[in-house]
Amino acid sequence: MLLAAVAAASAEVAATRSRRAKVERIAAALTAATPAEAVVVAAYLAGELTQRRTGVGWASLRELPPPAQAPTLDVLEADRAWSAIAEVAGAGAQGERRRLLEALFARATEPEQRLLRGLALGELRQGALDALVVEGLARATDAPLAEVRRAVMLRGATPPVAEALLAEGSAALARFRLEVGRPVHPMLASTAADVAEALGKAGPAAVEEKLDGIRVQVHRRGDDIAVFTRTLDDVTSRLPEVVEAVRTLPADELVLDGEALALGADGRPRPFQETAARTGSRVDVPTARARAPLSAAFFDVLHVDGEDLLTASTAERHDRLAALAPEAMRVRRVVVTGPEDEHAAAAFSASALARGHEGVVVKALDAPYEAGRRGAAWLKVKPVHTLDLVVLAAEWGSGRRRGWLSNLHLGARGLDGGFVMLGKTFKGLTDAMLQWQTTALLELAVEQAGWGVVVRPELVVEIAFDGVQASTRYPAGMALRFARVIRHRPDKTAAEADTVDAVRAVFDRARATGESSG
DNA sequence: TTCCGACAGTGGGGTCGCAAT
DNA sequence: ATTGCGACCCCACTATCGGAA
Repeated sequence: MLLAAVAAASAEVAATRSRRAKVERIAAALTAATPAEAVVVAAYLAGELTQRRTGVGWASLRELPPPAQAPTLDVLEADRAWSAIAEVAGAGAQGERRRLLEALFARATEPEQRLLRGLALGELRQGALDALVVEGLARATDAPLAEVRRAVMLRGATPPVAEALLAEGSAALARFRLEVGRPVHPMLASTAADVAEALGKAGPAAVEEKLDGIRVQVHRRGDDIAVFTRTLDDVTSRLPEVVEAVRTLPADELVLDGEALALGADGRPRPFQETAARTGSRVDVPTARARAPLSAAFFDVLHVDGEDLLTASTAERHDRLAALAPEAMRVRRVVVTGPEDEHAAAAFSASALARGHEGVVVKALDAPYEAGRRGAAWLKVKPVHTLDLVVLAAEWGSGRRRGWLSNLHLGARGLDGGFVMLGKTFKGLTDAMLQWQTTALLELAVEQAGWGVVVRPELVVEIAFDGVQASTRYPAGMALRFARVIRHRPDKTAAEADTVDAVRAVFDRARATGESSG
């Protein structure tokens, strides 16, 4: 199969807004592939290379050779070329990688170059990712969608399922089971404004502490223990404390889901940045460990000694977890079965915050573990801060935001009458707001640049954020975490905006109470 | 007919390790 | 030593399609 066929399919997927039409086109491409080719085609139409990392990003793709006139690249050939690029390492690697990259792109036609570039950057922007490939795969092979989804969830990836389905048909699906040692995509939570709203959606539920660390999925088979992140990266060697903790548990085969985070000597959580630094440190783990020891707190169990628990209810899975792991290794929780318990849930949430944690996650007691899906069964609730800040500059948007000023540079009022930048945001803006602010900011522009405009600091925006974190990038030494626009405030003047001191107060309060971010 | 769940897109700050300067 | 780059941790929110109610 030629890469050109995949490039054409991708272009047609991008050309329609109808999801059903996208799925049909993906199905057609998969049908035309051999099982071996389907591995690559399924990845590419989901916008991913088969290689986890290639060392190729924006900078490497700025200048490329002119496209080939006629398509000659085979799909499997292109995949092998990326493998060769990914494997380059050591001194002189950049030059060698460059040479291989140029050789690949020189053989690609214009549509093929566009595909390869989008794949390398993870920005194919065709309006379809893995979820639609899974639908297309079910369509192409006449397999029940729910069963294909189940196989993908248990395998932790779509391409191997595509290969098996094309080679053997639906009968292959039964082979895909949870395997201890191979990670599944973790179940994700959506957001609720407050505990009452979350309980209203979830029904009878467990309310769990939300820890501000990194998600860990731990697999144990005897003495063999592996730790995976949310994106299924293997971080076993970086988190020895987690391995040691799980080794103490009384089960031979185990799959656990939880959170790892750095705690201070007082048992309170350290800022997220310290946990992230620990998880990122690979070279000298013992030193990093001595500086910021990690703890693991688990909230779910997916497998125990030969028994899969994915379809068991949240209530049952927790019972199994509680029988295995001591309280100190589990996240705190309360169970709420009716409206009369709402007060207890709110009190629990307040105590979680007082202990320095991020908030709570409300989990429906009757829900199974839906790997890889962001369903309504888990709802996170976090407190939100708001401030009135001033727009200092704005960047031109890309994609569907092309032509609109999108990303706002935010400043707080300084002591000297100037403004101090605290971060940027593009979030929370409706199309109408984008349109309005583009006009408004162009009128305030004092400098036009390729990236956007610098403006007179006059437009006030109400900004929501989760907390204030230490920053080396911004002049006040602080940056907003997860800032988003609530609304424009043209009714306010910049002199009425919040001050840097107000922001610092949030920052200092968080550090004093040990709160993770705010 | 209306509602809402699932998806994709649009980017944010911080951190590490590596290769080049 | 410093810098630029790539990869990954954390992530919020809106628009849209199409099935559910």
